[in-house]
Amino acid sequence: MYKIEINDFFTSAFSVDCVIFGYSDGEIKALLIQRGMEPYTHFWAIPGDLVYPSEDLPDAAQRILHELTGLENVEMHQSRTFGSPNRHPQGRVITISYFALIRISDFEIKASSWAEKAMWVSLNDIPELAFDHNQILSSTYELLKQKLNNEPICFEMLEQRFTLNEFQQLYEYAFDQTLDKANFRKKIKALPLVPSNESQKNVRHRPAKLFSFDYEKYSSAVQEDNFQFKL
Amino acid sequence: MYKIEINDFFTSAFSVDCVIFGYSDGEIKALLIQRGMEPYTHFWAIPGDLVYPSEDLPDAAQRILHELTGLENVEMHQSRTFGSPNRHPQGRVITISYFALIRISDFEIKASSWAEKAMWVSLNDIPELAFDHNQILSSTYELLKQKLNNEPICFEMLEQRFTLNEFQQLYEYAFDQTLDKANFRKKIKALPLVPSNESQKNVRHRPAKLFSFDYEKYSSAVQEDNFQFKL
DNA sequence: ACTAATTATTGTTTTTTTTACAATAAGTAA
DNA sequence: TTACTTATTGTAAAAAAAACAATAATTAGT
Repeated sequence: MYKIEINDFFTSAFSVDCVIFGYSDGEIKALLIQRGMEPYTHFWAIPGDLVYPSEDLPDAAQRILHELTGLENVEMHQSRTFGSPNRHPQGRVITISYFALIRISDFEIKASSWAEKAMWVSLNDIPELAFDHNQILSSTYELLKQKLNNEPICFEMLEQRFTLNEFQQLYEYAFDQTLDKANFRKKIKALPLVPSNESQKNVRHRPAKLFSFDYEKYSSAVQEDNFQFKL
Repeated sequence: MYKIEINDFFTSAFSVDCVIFGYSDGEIKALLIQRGMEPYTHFWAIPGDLVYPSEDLPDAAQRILHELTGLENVEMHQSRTFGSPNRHPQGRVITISYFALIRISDFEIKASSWAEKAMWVSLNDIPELAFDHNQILSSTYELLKQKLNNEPICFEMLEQRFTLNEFQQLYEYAFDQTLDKANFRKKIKALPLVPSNESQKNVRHRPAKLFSFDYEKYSSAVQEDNFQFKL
């Protein structure tokens, strides 16, 4: 039998894939790029690329997302790792997926490097993607939904100021159920939402008040009062 | 500037680390090995090793756990991935941690390959471990605790037959709180626990009845009635 | 300025779940 | 048979969630 040497192990590469979620027009969307490079040329894909041999993973995620889509300063969190031996045609490449939620309107996306296009795509309209990216995307979306119930991350994808209805509709979309408006408002009474002076514009009915989420109040409530977000 | 070539990327390795939890004497324990190999010789560590270039990750986890500790047929689930550039002194090695819960009494552990010893260590007595294994262990324990609340995995570490008190004590240990006995029993009324004819032995008081968890009933309840485990 | 339309916002009652606490039953060992 | 200890069941109070209803506020159009 062939004895495997230590150097035989150091023949792999790894990549990060950045699953970026946003919310607009009542739908959750993911940021995708069109590949302008072998393999899977012209396929749509999650923005991702190989990690430099001496680069830390979170740094790589930031760099790669920026190179491909122009997004800067997006803090991402680790999702899952995908490592089937044949997932990449050019060799053994393990990919670590990262994810983040952003406000679509706060960023300008701009395809660059080897990305031909970059585009927000509704989760209802995801085409066949390169590699195992369909699996990565759906698995990360499951993680997102789980976190929506336990962490106040929805405010990262809502507009900075939002109506309570918009807040509610995001949850109704994600969990595919309608919620009682009155009870929803009672539930969120515990959250540090601060009302602004402004209201909705350009609606032909009583405009709703705009709220924003107070992150500072939230984190001190977590620390001091052992508060736990739960929806 | 030096231009990086595709082959420069294929110079990394990756490993899996198998965090195995068990429960005995009222304490959650982890299975550790003592390393008989460079680097970190004689340090205690989570069982883990490099993955073969064409090996799938779950297979690697099974193989490596078996080689080092003798454990066979332990189904593991993915935890997190750790990839700091300097976490391994011999090169860039990313590690994917897997975890499983097992019944300590069902398995015989036996150190082999380059493991000098293998031993169950209470989570209260974890020494300084090799590499970043302390971080891996505590991060995986957090994941375990989260899952304890939402999935019936505790029965994988309890004896096949257990008293309701043992069941309760496991949760009291994990979440460091005392629970009301009467209320705990009401809560678990929804679970498919089947009473056996036998009772505790060798106790100087009324012995408790032994129960076991019916996995089949559980999974059909999940599918048919949309049942959800929650504690 | 008035009206119709629409939605925001608040309130009340009912039901369910959780919590706290108490009482009883059952088995062991002496 | 008795003392002891724990298992098991029950009940009442408190809190949370769900269902439903009513009122208030604002805009657009006449």
